[in-house]
Amino acid sequence: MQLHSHEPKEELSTRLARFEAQCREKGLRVTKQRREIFCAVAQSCEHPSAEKVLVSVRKALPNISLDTVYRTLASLEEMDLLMRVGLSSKARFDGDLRPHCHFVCTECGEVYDIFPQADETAFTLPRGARETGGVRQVNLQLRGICKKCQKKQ
Amino acid sequence: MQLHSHEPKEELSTRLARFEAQCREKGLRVTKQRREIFCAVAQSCEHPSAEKVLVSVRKALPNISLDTVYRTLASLEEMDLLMRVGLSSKARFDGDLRPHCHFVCTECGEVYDIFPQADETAFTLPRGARETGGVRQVNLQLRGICKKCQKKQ
DNA sequence: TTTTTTGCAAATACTTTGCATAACG
DNA sequence: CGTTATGCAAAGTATTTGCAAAAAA
Repeated sequence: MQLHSHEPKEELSTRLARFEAQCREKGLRVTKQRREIFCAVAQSCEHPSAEKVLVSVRKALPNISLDTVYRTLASLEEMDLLMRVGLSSKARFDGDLRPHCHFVCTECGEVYDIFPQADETAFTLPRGARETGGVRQVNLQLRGICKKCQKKQ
Repeated sequence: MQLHSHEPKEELSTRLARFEAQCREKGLRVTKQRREIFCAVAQSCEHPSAEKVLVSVRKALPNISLDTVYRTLASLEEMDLLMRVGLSSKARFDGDLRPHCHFVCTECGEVYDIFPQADETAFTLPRGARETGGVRQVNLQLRGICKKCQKKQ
Protein backbone atom coordinates (compact mmCIF):
# COMPACT_ATOMS: atom_id res chain seq x y z
CA MET A 1 0.00 0.00 0.00
CA GLN A 2 1.45 3.31 -1.04
CA LEU A 3 0.34 6.78 -0.22
CA HIS A 4 1.02 9.81 -2.34
CA SER A 5 0.20 13.39 -1.50
CA HIS A 6 0.40 15.69 -4.43
CA GLU A 7 -3.08 17.09 -4.31
CA PRO A 8 -3.07 20.82 -3.70
CA LYS A 9 -4.31 22.01 -0.34
CA GLU A 10 -8.06 22.48 -0.30
CA GLU A 11 -9.83 25.80 -0.07
CA LEU A 12 -10.96 26.86 3.37
CA SER A 13 -14.55 27.12 2.19
CA THR A 14 -14.54 23.52 1.00
CA ARG A 15 -13.15 22.42 4.30
CA LEU A 16 -15.62 24.48 6.27
CA ALA A 17 -18.44 22.87 4.36
CA ARG A 18 -17.13 19.44 5.23
CA PHE A 19 -16.72 20.48 8.84
CA GLU A 20 -20.34 21.57 9.02
CA ALA A 21 -21.57 18.45 7.29
CA GLN A 22 -19.61 16.24 9.64
CA CYS A 23 -20.92 18.06 12.68
CA ARG A 24 -24.51 17.56 11.58
CA GLU A 25 -23.90 13.95 10.82
CA LYS A 26 -22.51 13.40 14.30
CA GLY A 27 -25.29 15.45 15.90
CA LEU A 28 -22.87 18.16 17.04
CA ARG A 29 -23.99 21.75 16.91
CA VAL A 30 -22.13 24.15 14.70
CA THR A 31 -21.19 26.77 17.25
CA LYS A 32 -19.04 29.79 16.59
CA GLN A 33 -16.40 28.37 18.92
CA ARG A 34 -16.16 25.16 16.94
CA ARG A 35 -16.03 27.00 13.66
CA GLU A 36 -13.32 29.39 14.82
CA ILE A 37 -11.20 26.62 16.27
CA PHE A 38 -11.54 24.59 13.11
CA CYS A 39 -10.53 27.56 10.96
CA ALA A 40 -7.61 28.43 13.20
CA VAL A 41 -6.09 24.96 12.84
CA ALA A 42 -7.00 24.59 9.18
CA GLN A 43 -5.32 27.88 8.27
CA SER A 44 -2.31 27.58 10.50
CA CYS A 45 0.89 26.09 9.22
CA GLU A 46 2.71 26.04 12.52
CA HIS A 47 1.24 22.94 14.18
CA PRO A 48 -0.21 24.95 17.02
CA SER A 49 -0.56 23.73 20.58
CA ALA A 50 -3.88 24.10 22.39
CA GLU A 51 -2.57 27.28 23.99
CA LYS A 52 -1.63 28.76 20.59
CA VAL A 53 -5.05 27.92 19.23
CA LEU A 54 -6.59 29.70 22.19
CA VAL A 55 -4.57 32.86 21.57
CA SER A 56 -5.46 32.82 17.89
CA VAL A 57 -9.15 32.20 18.42
CA ARG A 58 -9.42 34.88 21.10
CA LYS A 59 -8.98 37.53 18.42
CA ALA A 60 -12.49 36.69 17.25
CA LEU A 61 -13.91 35.32 20.50
CA PRO A 62 -12.21 37.02 23.43
CA ASN A 63 -14.01 34.99 26.08
CA ILE A 64 -13.37 31.51 24.80
CA SER A 65 -11.78 29.23 27.36
CA LEU A 66 -8.92 26.78 27.13
CA ASP A 67 -11.04 23.80 28.07
CA THR A 68 -13.39 24.49 25.17
CA VAL A 69 -10.35 24.49 22.92
CA TYR A 70 -9.26 21.14 24.29
CA ARG A 71 -12.72 19.64 24.01
CA THR A 72 -13.14 20.91 20.48
CA LEU A 73 -9.74 19.77 19.28
CA ALA A 74 -10.56 16.31 20.61
CA SER A 75 -13.87 16.18 18.77
CA LEU A 76 -12.33 17.51 15.54
CA GLU A 77 -9.73 14.79 15.79
CA GLU A 78 -12.47 12.24 16.36
CA MET A 79 -14.14 13.45 13.16
CA ASP A 80 -10.85 13.18 11.25
CA LEU A 81 -10.86 16.89 10.58
CA LEU A 82 -7.41 17.39 11.99
CA MET A 83 -4.65 15.25 13.31
CA ARG A 84 -2.62 15.24 16.45
CA VAL A 85 1.10 15.39 15.87
CA GLY A 86 2.80 12.89 18.13
CA LEU A 87 0.84 10.93 20.63
CA SER A 88 -1.42 11.26 23.61
CA SER A 89 -0.13 12.92 26.72
CA LYS A 90 1.91 10.12 28.22
CA ALA A 91 5.45 9.49 26.97
CA ARG A 92 6.37 5.95 25.94
CA PHE A 93 9.85 4.64 25.29
CA ASP A 94 11.31 2.09 22.93
CA GLY A 95 14.68 0.42 23.31
CA ASP A 96 14.65 -1.16 19.88
CA LEU A 97 16.40 1.20 17.53
CA ARG A 98 16.00 -0.78 14.30
CA PRO A 99 13.77 1.22 11.98
CA HIS A 100 10.23 0.02 12.44
CA CYS A 101 6.69 1.34 12.66
CA HIS A 102 4.37 1.90 15.56
CA PHE A 103 0.70 1.21 15.32
CA VAL A 104 -0.98 3.22 18.06
CA CYS A 105 -4.49 2.15 18.95
CA THR A 106 -6.63 5.20 19.55
CA GLU A 107 -9.04 3.10 21.57
CA CYS A 108 -6.87 1.35 24.14
CA GLY A 109 -3.61 3.26 23.76
CA GLU A 110 -1.63 0.12 23.05
CA VAL A 111 1.47 0.53 20.88
CA TYR A 112 2.26 -2.30 18.47
CA ASP A 113 5.55 -2.75 16.67
CA ILE A 114 5.43 -3.44 12.97
CA PHE A 115 8.60 -4.67 11.40
CA PRO A 116 8.82 -4.56 7.64
CA GLN A 117 9.36 -7.93 6.07
CA ALA A 118 12.63 -8.91 4.45
CA ASP A 119 11.67 -7.66 1.00
CA GLU A 120 10.09 -4.43 2.18
CA THR A 121 11.60 -1.01 2.63
CA ALA A 122 10.84 0.47 6.02
CA PHE A 123 10.92 4.06 4.85
CA THR A 124 11.95 6.21 2.00
CA LEU A 125 12.95 9.56 3.36
CA PRO A 126 11.74 12.39 1.16
CA ARG A 127 14.51 14.48 -0.31
CA GLY A 128 13.09 17.52 1.47
CA ALA A 129 14.23 16.04 4.77
CA ARG A 130 17.89 16.87 4.40
CA GLU A 131 17.10 20.48 3.59
CA THR A 132 15.34 20.80 6.91
CA GLY A 133 18.04 19.39 9.18
CA GLY A 134 20.02 16.39 10.27
CA VAL A 135 17.73 13.41 10.74
CA ARG A 136 18.72 11.39 13.79
CA GLN A 137 15.66 9.24 14.25
CA VAL A 138 12.83 8.04 12.07
CA ASN A 139 9.50 6.91 13.37
CA LEU A 140 6.58 5.92 11.22
CA GLN A 141 3.43 6.09 13.24
CA LEU A 142 0.12 4.60 12.29
CA ARG A 143 -3.00 5.39 14.21
CA GLY A 144 -6.19 3.42 14.12
CA ILE A 145 -8.14 0.80 15.98
CA CYS A 146 -6.42 -2.48 16.70
CA LYS A 147 -7.95 -5.88 15.98
CA LYS A 148 -8.61 -6.54 19.65
CA CYS A 149 -10.64 -3.33 20.07
CA GLN A 150 -12.43 -3.86 16.76
CA LYS A 151 -13.81 -7.13 18.10
CA LYS A 152 -15.08 -5.53 21.30
CA GLN A 153 -17.20 -3.04 19.40
CA MET B 1 17.46 7.53 1.09
CA GLN B 2 15.99 4.22 2.11
CA LEU B 3 16.09 2.47 5.43
CA HIS B 4 15.80 -1.25 5.88
CA SER B 5 15.67 -3.11 9.18
CA HIS B 6 16.28 -6.75 8.86
CA GLU B 7 19.17 -7.04 11.26
CA PRO B 8 18.35 -9.28 14.20
CA LYS B 9 17.94 -7.62 17.56
CA GLU B 10 21.26 -7.24 19.36
CA GLU B 11 22.26 -9.13 22.50
CA LEU B 12 21.71 -7.31 25.77
CA SER B 13 25.40 -7.67 26.64
CA THR B 14 26.42 -5.91 23.42
CA ARG B 15 24.00 -3.14 24.15
CA LEU B 16 25.11 -2.81 27.75
CA ALA B 17 28.68 -2.45 26.58
CA ARG B 18 27.66 0.35 24.24
CA PHE B 19 25.67 1.98 27.00
CA GLU B 20 28.71 2.01 29.28
CA ALA B 21 30.99 3.26 26.55
CA GLN B 22 28.60 6.09 25.71
CA CYS B 23 28.28 7.08 29.33
CA ARG B 24 32.03 7.36 29.72
CA GLU B 25 32.32 9.29 26.52
CA LYS B 26 29.76 11.79 27.74
CA GLY B 27 31.31 11.93 31.19
CA LEU B 28 28.26 10.35 32.81
CA ARG B 29 28.77 7.92 35.66
CA VAL B 30 27.62 4.36 35.24
CA THR B 31 25.34 4.06 38.25
CA LYS B 32 23.22 1.04 39.06
CA GLN B 33 20.11 3.12 38.50
CA ARG B 34 21.17 4.04 34.97
CA ARG B 35 22.12 0.48 34.17
CA GLU B 36 18.84 -0.95 35.47
CA ILE B 37 16.75 1.62 33.63
CA PHE B 38 18.64 1.00 30.43
CA CYS B 39 18.16 -2.77 30.74
CA ALA B 40 14.48 -2.41 31.58
CA VAL B 41 13.78 -0.47 28.39
CA ALA B 42 16.14 -2.51 26.24
CA GLN B 43 14.51 -5.78 27.27
CA SER B 44 10.92 -4.61 27.26
CA CYS B 45 8.79 -4.98 24.20
CA GLU B 46 5.81 -3.05 25.49
CA HIS B 47 6.94 0.57 24.95
CA PRO B 48 6.78 1.31 28.65
CA SER B 49 5.84 4.64 30.15
CA ALA B 50 8.06 6.20 32.81
CA GLU B 51 5.75 4.78 35.45
CA LYS B 52 6.04 1.26 34.03
CA VAL B 53 9.81 1.55 33.93
CA LEU B 54 9.72 2.57 37.58
CA VAL B 55 7.69 -0.48 38.56
CA SER B 56 9.98 -2.78 36.62
CA VAL B 57 13.20 -1.28 37.97
CA ARG B 58 11.95 -1.35 41.55
CA LYS B 59 12.23 -5.13 41.55
CA ALA B 60 15.99 -4.65 41.63
CA LEU B 61 16.19 -1.22 43.24
CA PRO B 62 13.21 -0.77 45.57
CA ASN B 63 14.06 2.80 46.51
CA ILE B 64 14.52 4.30 43.08
CA SER B 65 12.38 7.35 42.47
CA LEU B 66 10.26 8.42 39.54
CA ASP B 67 12.24 11.57 38.91
CA THR B 68 15.43 9.55 38.52
CA VAL B 69 13.62 7.47 35.95
CA TYR B 70 12.58 10.59 34.05
CA ARG B 71 16.04 12.10 34.20
CA THR B 72 17.67 8.89 33.07
CA LEU B 73 15.24 8.26 30.22
CA ALA B 74 15.97 11.77 28.98
CA SER B 75 19.72 11.23 29.06
CA LEU B 76 19.45 7.81 27.39
CA GLU B 77 17.42 9.44 24.66
CA GLU B 78 20.04 12.14 24.34
CA MET B 79 22.68 9.43 23.85
CA ASP B 80 20.52 7.71 21.20
CA LEU B 81 20.23 4.60 23.34
CA LEU B 82 16.48 4.59 23.20
CA MET B 83 13.78 6.51 21.47
CA ARG B 84 10.68 8.26 22.59
CA VAL B 85 7.54 7.10 20.86
CA GLY B 86 5.54 10.13 19.89
CA LEU B 87 6.66 13.56 20.88
CA SER B 88 7.41 15.72 23.85
CA SER B 89 4.72 16.33 26.39
CA LYS B 90 2.74 19.05 24.67
CA ALA B 91 0.13 18.12 22.07
CA ARG B 92 0.36 19.82 18.68
CA PHE B 93 -2.27 19.79 15.98
CA ASP B 94 -2.20 19.78 12.21
CA GLY B 95 -5.08 20.70 9.96
CA ASP B 96 -3.43 19.49 6.78
CA LEU B 97 -4.51 15.93 6.23
CA ARG B 98 -2.54 15.18 3.08
CA PRO B 99 0.04 12.52 3.89
CA HIS B 100 3.27 14.25 4.77
CA CYS B 101 6.15 14.04 7.21
CA HIS B 102 7.00 15.99 10.30
CA PHE B 103 10.54 16.92 11.13
CA VAL B 104 10.65 17.63 14.84
CA CYS B 105 13.65 19.59 16.06
CA THR B 106 14.84 18.16 19.35
CA GLU B 107 16.57 21.44 20.12
CA CYS B 108 13.88 24.08 19.67
CA GLY B 109 10.77 21.91 19.45
CA GLU B 110 9.79 23.35 16.09
CA VAL B 111 7.77 21.07 13.81
CA TYR B 112 8.48 21.33 10.08
CA ASP B 113 6.29 19.88 7.35
CA ILE B 114 7.99 17.89 4.66
CA PHE B 115 5.96 17.18 1.58
CA PRO B 116 7.21 14.50 -0.75
CA GLN B 117 7.94 15.76 -4.22
CA ALA B 118 5.80 14.83 -7.18
CA ASP B 119 7.81 11.75 -8.08
CA GLU B 120 8.22 10.50 -4.53
CA THR B 121 6.11 8.11 -2.53
CA ALA B 122 5.16 9.49 0.85
CA PHE B 123 4.95 6.13 2.54
CA THR B 124 4.82 2.49 1.84
CA LEU B 125 2.80 0.83 4.55
CA PRO B 126 4.31 -2.46 5.60
CA ARG B 127 2.07 -5.44 5.01
CA GLY B 128 2.13 -6.19 8.73
CA ALA B 129 0.02 -3.09 9.32
CA ARG B 130 -3.27 -4.54 8.21
CA GLU B 131 -2.84 -7.53 10.48
CA THR B 132 -2.62 -5.20 13.45
CA GLY B 133 -5.71 -3.12 12.84
CA GLY B 134 -7.43 -0.54 10.68
CA VAL B 135 -5.08 2.30 9.84
CA ARG B 136 -6.83 5.65 9.96
CA GLN B 137 -3.89 8.00 10.01
CA VAL B 138 -0.28 7.83 8.95
CA ASN B 139 2.40 10.08 10.32
CA LEU B 140 6.06 9.82 9.47
CA GLN B 141 8.08 11.57 12.08
CA LEU B 142 11.70 12.54 11.78
CA ARG B 143 13.64 13.81 14.74
CA GLY B 144 16.87 15.68 14.59
CA ILE B 145 18.34 19.14 14.75
CA CYS B 146 17.05 21.68 12.28
CA LYS B 147 19.28 23.88 10.13
CA LYS B 148 18.53 26.95 12.21
CA CYS B 149 19.66 25.28 15.44
CA GLN B 150 22.67 23.68 13.75
CA LYS B 151 23.93 27.16 12.90
CA LYS B 152 23.55 28.41 16.46
CA GLN B 153 25.81 25.69 17.82
C1' DT C 1 38.21 13.80 47.82
C1' DT C 2 35.78 15.97 44.39
C1' DT C 3 32.03 16.00 41.51
C1' DT C 4 28.02 13.87 39.88
C1' DT C 5 23.76 11.59 40.93
C1' DT C 6 20.07 10.35 43.79
C1' DG C 7 15.70 10.67 46.46
C1' DC C 8 12.64 13.62 48.52
C1' DA C 9 9.42 17.14 48.31
C1' DA C 10 7.47 20.67 46.10
C1' DA C 11 6.55 23.14 41.92
C1' DT C 12 5.15 23.35 37.27
C1' DA C 13 3.09 22.16 33.03
C1' DC C 14 -0.69 20.17 30.54
C1' DT C 15 -5.16 18.27 30.23
C1' DT C 16 -9.70 16.82 31.97
C1' DT C 17 -14.07 17.13 34.62
C1' DG C 18 -18.47 18.75 37.25
C1' DC C 19 -21.75 21.98 37.11
C1' DA C 20 -24.72 26.11 36.32
C1' DT C 21 -25.67 29.23 32.55
C1' DA C 22 -25.88 30.38 27.76
C1' DA C 23 -26.67 29.20 23.01
C1' DC C 24 -28.10 26.27 19.09
C1' DG C 25 -31.63 24.10 16.24
C1' DC D 1 -38.42 24.62 24.26
C1' DG D 2 -35.42 20.88 24.90
C1' DT D 3 -30.89 19.61 24.62
C1' DT D 4 -26.11 20.42 23.88
C1' DA D 5 -22.04 23.38 24.46
C1' DT D 6 -19.65 26.82 27.01
C1' DG D 7 -17.00 29.07 30.70
C1' DC D 8 -15.54 28.85 35.22
C1' DA D 9 -13.25 26.72 38.80
C1' DA D 10 -11.17 22.98 40.56
C1' DA D 11 -9.14 18.47 40.13
C1' DG D 12 -6.22 15.18 37.95
C1' DT D 13 -2.04 13.51 35.42
C1' DA D 14 2.53 13.92 33.74
C1' DT D 15 6.81 15.91 34.14
C1' DT D 16 10.45 18.97 36.04
C1' DT D 17 13.30 21.30 39.54
C1' DG D 18 15.97 22.77 43.96
C1' DC D 19 18.50 20.91 47.39
C1' DA D 20 20.93 18.06 50.97
C1' DA D 21 22.72 13.49 51.41
C1' DA D 22 24.78 9.45 49.11
C1' DA D 23 27.61 7.28 45.68
C1' DA D 24 30.87 7.00 41.79
C1' DA D 25 35.58 7.95 39.87
